[in-house]
Amino acid sequence: MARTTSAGGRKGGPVTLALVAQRAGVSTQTVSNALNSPELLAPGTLKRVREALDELDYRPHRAARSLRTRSSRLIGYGVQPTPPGLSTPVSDHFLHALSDSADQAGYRILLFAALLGADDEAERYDELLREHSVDGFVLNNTYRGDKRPGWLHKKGVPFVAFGRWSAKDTGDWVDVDGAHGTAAAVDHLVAAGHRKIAFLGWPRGSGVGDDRAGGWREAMRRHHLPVRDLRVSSVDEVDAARSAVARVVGRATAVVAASDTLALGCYRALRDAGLSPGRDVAVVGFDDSPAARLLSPSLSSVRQPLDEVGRACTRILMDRIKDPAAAPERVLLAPELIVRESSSAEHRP
Amino acid sequence: MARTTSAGGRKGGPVTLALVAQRAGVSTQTVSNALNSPELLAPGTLKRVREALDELDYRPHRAARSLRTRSSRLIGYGVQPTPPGLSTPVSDHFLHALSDSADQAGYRILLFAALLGADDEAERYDELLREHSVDGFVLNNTYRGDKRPGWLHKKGVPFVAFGRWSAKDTGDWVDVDGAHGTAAAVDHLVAAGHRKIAFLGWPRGSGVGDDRAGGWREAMRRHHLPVRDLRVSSVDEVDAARSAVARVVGRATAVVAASDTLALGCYRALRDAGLSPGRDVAVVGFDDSPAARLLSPSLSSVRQPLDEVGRACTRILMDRIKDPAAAPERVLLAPELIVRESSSAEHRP
DNA sequence: CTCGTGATTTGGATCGATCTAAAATCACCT
DNA sequence: AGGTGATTTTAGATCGATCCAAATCACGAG
Repeated sequence: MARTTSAGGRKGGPVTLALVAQRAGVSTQTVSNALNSPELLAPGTLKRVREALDELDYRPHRAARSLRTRSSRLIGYGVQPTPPGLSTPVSDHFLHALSDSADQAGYRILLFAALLGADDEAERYDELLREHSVDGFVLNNTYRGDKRPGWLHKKGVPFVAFGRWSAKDTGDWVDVDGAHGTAAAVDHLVAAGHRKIAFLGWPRGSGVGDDRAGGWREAMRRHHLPVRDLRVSSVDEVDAARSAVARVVGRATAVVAASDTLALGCYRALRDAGLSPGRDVAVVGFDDSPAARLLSPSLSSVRQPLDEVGRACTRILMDRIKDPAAAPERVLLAPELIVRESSSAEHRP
Repeated sequence: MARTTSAGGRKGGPVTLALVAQRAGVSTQTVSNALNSPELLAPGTLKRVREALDELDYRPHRAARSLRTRSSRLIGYGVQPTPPGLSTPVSDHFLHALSDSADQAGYRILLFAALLGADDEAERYDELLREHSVDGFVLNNTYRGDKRPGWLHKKGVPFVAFGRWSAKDTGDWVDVDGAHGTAAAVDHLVAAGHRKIAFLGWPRGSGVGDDRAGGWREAMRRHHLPVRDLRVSSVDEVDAARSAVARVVGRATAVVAASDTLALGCYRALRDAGLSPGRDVAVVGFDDSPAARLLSPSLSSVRQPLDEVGRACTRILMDRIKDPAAAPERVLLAPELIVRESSSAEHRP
């Protein structure tokens, strides 16, 4: 039966194990076993208990269970404040996939406000642990020199990182193969007839940025194409991207950008130079932000499989909670190139 | 001295009230009082207990506290899966502001996967309640006919809605004054010399959409300008927006769009018609999505104060948890028009 | 010097589930 | 019928903090 509306709002206090036990004519322990180790019960008893469970629509009290088992069945996830104007680093998609897969494993996500790189950052994580508020963490936006993975690892706290660019190569992670994405972009552009393909990225030093640049370089070499003077950098600002792109205008017929934001800066720079993005110069972005589809011309972009990333994070974290000492798991997912107008005009040299 | 790294990882088991009590030479109850009702303690005792608390860097066990007080100090927030290609309905900004302000009030955010409008949607909320997993909810994306507010209200569950478009006008909410935003856009365009200002929105029936359309209409009337045949609708798709805009091309010199996505569709339609957005026809969007700043021409847009919305949600929810029977609070926040290139060229008729 | 009064402090029960270990029940064989 | 070992069920303690009510203390009045 288990009707939300009928049994759910039933008067007469909360539905506890004891109540179910009374109704089924057994002890509370037997009810507990019916839930957690049903194989221990005689078939008849199990059936009877399950009926009572169902009729009362019993749900265990999380706090009580948590107190006894010393496990909150909650996973911590720190949300960072997005600096205004930067592309949102983590989308709803990821969070939804994460919550959804966690739910299915009986876990929930606990959000907390984290200041990335702040001095008291470890303090926030530590606090949650000492309160027994979480059983583990999902980290995102790891960066070179990120101290969180090492710190958590040392404490023996289960965690997975979305991103493989932490201080040491320690612990489990899930990441998207950026190099694979930019290489796919190059392959696509070469197939369309392009030979002079520039890369617009961030200054060297960031894991993500260097990874994406590396994919471009590898693919260019593989096609025996020149990379000299075709790599330009800018911080993630339109104006800076504009001046960076100005330097390759005339030297390149296509641009692979490390982000959609940079790609937009590129659009702008091209228009300033009297060129038409998509027609005169092909452009491919990265991240497949919601705007990419809507631009004119619509922007080809490399889409990260955030759903899969979320699910993988959950799966690995569950493994790690079960067996903290097992060998770390690493999952590298391939992104997908979405071809749109900005790169689909046939190029004839 | 409450060092994260020293006392935090201290061996010898968890730091409990009993341990603190032992160290301070008092009973556990006294320590508990020191934390929850310090005015009951003699000054000397308080000082001694506080020292012990500090030296051991004690943190209460959330589950234990929660079990006894019947309050989880957690707030439920359902994340919906974004349909691919639609603008992300809720940004990191909002979630960060929400978590941050909740943290300061001693609460945390519990994320769960919710399918908006699904049959078993109430079930998800109900489950969290019967498990005593949350003390209340923050709802987002309320819509006309949304049954959640009425349902929660009837059950006496504390909640705040971000959005005032629920089934009945019941419960507390925080919202952004969309009409104010579009009216400000009209005022701005009128000041720049425009008289024929079209509105590009969604089909009638959605609270948010009608609100934004209403602001445009009110402002147009206030300026004694015609609204006839200047309101066009499309679902949130670029192609549909394109054909919608085609209908007003030539009749309008400016367009106020109900979202940045629609504004992008408008950009596209204008270019198709051989017109230049920003120069030939001014465009103003809504939401100030990350892309707005980066477009060429950069898009004027109405920015929602999501930080404030998040903080207001927390504040109101705290009030409601303290006193569930008090009169509902409603907060309507004014959005801010961000003027960029798409509407800043002087218009001379 | 005892008693009353209010300010402090404490013991014991409690929240609801799960653990351990022991008791009760059962099946089966001699 | 009685014993044996396995199966099934149960009693009681426990996790850590807070509630309630009772105990202890300080101190001035009678």
